[in-house]
Amino acid sequence: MAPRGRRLDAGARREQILEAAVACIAERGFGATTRELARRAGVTQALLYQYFANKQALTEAVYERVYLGRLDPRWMREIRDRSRPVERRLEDFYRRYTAAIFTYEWMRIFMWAGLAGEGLNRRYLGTVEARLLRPLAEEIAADGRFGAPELEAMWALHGSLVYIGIRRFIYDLPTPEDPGPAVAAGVRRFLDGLRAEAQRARRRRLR
Amino acid sequence: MAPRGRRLDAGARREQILEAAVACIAERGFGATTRELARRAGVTQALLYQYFANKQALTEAVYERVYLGRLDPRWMREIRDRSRPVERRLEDFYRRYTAAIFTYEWMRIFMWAGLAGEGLNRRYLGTVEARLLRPLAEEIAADGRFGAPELEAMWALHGSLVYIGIRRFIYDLPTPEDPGPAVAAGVRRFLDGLRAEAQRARRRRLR
DNA sequence: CCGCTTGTTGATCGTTTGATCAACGAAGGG
DNA sequence: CCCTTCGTTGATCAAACGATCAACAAGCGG
Repeated sequence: MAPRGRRLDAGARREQILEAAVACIAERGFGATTRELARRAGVTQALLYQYFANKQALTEAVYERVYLGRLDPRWMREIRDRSRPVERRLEDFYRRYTAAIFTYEWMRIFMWAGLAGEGLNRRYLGTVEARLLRPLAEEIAADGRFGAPELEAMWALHGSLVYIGIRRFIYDLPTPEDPGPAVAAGVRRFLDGLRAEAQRARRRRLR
Repeated sequence: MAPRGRRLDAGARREQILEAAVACIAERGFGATTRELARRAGVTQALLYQYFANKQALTEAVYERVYLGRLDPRWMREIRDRSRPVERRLEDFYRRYTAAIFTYEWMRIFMWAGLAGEGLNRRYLGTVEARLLRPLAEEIAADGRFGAPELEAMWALHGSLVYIGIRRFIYDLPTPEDPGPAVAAGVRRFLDGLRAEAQRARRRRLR
């Protein structure tokens, strides 16, 4: 961006440092040194302390940048929109959700934070369960054809899809270029599985 | 174990240090300091270098300890045993596989290694695909009732189950005490999903 | 052109890190 | 009993770490 040493207004410089920190911490984790962050941002190490009190403050700013407001409230509304078939709603939601989180930065920083034992992951995934998985399970149950899935089943679906991103960004394994079809197939298989189970249960009750 | 400073024969001391390193690196990752490892093992930091050339050598010994020989060759044989129904084989395999890898040490060191960019994960998961997922897909296809699942579908099953361990050991979230029932339910749902898809395809072909 | 504000730097501090080494001391054979 | 062996330690090193600070210089109002 701006050549080294050139003056920049405070807001832009802070932004530049934060963006570099996001990239650097995604790659190396919280063990990344302040000198690495500074080099990546194209500024001196001392300048970091002009914009952030210390390394931990910068780290927390990185958290906020990556996770704040990633859960689009519209998703939760559309999950509840019973004018559309639940299959479509489930598929649409997970297409959008995976599109939102399948980035190098999101996936890796989330995993680094999990291993580091920050509360962030528990809070975030608590919200995922309460605001996404639980409503989805209720909508599936309300349909009638699929029985009432347990939360653990919803986590299985969630995990099967998120794992695509883990393979790609954590383990650096080849995955489908566009995860869309795999997501759609996964959702379909999941609902088919639920329906078969529900039918078995119904037949057992009739006998 | 042995009181500090007490002489121990070389083999036992090396073992003691290695075991402490496994626990310490599982918790803190490769950024764990040599002084931390030594304190955990109850020896001085200098003694580490009597048994390992440097920190990286110790790290690699930890890798070996945790991952070498975890893929039991019997699993691969039993997957191919067509005298038993494929449903049972799939469920049995994943019960044993998850029982083997769902430990604090395995799960976390594997994740640390993935983020650190070691080749270990790619090699290991390459083996998983070639020796486990591909054979499983072939056995499922050979049954006839489930169609021929793509590898991506097998990865979805794999991910849905492994994610239980990730929730537990990486994100420190509550999960079923015994993952067995969840594994069995996941496998059943997966096969039901495959079967429904195969039936749809068959019907399309008849039309 | 001056002088003030403020974004930026180079030098430097104390601490922690991985690694080395001379010296210690428990154990066993003669 | 002494002497050799070898597991173990405390002291220490150079490098790298997070953090601080006086000094510098770009831009702007006057």
